[in-house]
Amino acid sequence: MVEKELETKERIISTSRVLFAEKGFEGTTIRNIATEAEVNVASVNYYFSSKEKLFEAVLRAGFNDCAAEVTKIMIPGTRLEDGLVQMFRYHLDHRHDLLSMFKLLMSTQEKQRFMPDESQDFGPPGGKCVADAIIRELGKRPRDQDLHWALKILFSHVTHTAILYTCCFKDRHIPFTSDEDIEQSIRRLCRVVLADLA
Amino acid sequence: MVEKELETKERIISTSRVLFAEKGFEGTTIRNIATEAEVNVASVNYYFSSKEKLFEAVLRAGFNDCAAEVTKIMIPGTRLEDGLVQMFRYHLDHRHDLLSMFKLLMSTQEKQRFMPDESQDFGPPGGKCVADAIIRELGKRPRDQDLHWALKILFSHVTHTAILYTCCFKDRHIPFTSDEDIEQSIRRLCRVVLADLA
DNA sequence: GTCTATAAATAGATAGAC
DNA sequence: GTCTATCTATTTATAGAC
Repeated sequence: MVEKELETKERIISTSRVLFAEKGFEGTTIRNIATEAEVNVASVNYYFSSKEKLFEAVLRAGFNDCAAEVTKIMIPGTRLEDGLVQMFRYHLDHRHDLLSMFKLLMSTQEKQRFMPDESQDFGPPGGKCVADAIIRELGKRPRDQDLHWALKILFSHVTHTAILYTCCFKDRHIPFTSDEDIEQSIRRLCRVVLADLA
Repeated sequence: MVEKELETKERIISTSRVLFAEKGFEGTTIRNIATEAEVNVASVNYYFSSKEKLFEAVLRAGFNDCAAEVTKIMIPGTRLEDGLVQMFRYHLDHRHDLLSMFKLLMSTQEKQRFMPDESQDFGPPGGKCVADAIIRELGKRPRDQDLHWALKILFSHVTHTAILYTCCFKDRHIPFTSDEDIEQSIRRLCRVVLADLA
């Protein structure tokens, strides 16, 4: 049954996106996944051959989804600060993908296993689109070093803050860390950076 | 023998700081640590009772060392941008502590285990000292919301970039990601943020 | 304090019935 | 495709000799 197959496979993937993000690769067991997804233990290996292949599929899904979304967001006509806020919101809505990817980046061991050779050279998902948005908003192309500086500043703040919000700020009462506060922070940073480049 | 005891215990701690950072809590085994530290497997449980207690000791050591260092860096007389660059360098020199702490923050499971209740409310190590440095450099106390904005921007960039440098940029040849480039980025961001607050 | 040996639990993966 | 049962390996933790 093709329908049943898709259902089971999809349930395994979507459950794994959450569990790998929360407990890491080593901290998640196939039995965890199977129980949570309400599928049989053996079906995980049946569909994905191994735990490692499953993790690969999870990472690929998260990265591709994010790159597609950023591309969609950063179309001509979008103001840079609006686009960055949308990126931030996307990360909140897909926090598990962000966390899995970041845990992978931070793991020497697993990074070598899952991102061998030159595939590590890709930048942040949608980096090119954000660069184009900066150029459009400035009305000119800044020097390379200025453009890269702006990208580093903006991406690092959006990404880092999305992680902290997800892991630490959410559901607590720390001053100036509500999602509205953070969105205002991003907008202000965006304006300050653009002004410095102009 | 007290001397031997210290030696063994210290070797276990310093090896664990590296291994937990690289492979995570679940990914690191007591046997790994014992082999790498060249001590007997049983001595880890002898000195620390359990793997969890050892992890606690490792995290505490990393956080305390960092908070002490930032306090030492951000004394009156230090220019803010110099202090932030020193913080960045400290993170590079102690990348394992930064990675362990961040992995813990990103792990729902382990965070609940190791940071129960209100102990989660502490800010970044040395946050207060950096705030004081901003106020000194401005020559006035800005509005609370402006001060918190500046802190968020500066800490997120220094921290996030230290992680990325450690995990992705180091030993590769990506434009504008050398440690000198990053230090210039931090200085520029610092000037831009201070100018916006003035 | 340090070691070997081992207990007790749990992991990933697979064989084979249905 | 789905299930149970099981193999093999590895884990943390501890008991007991030295």
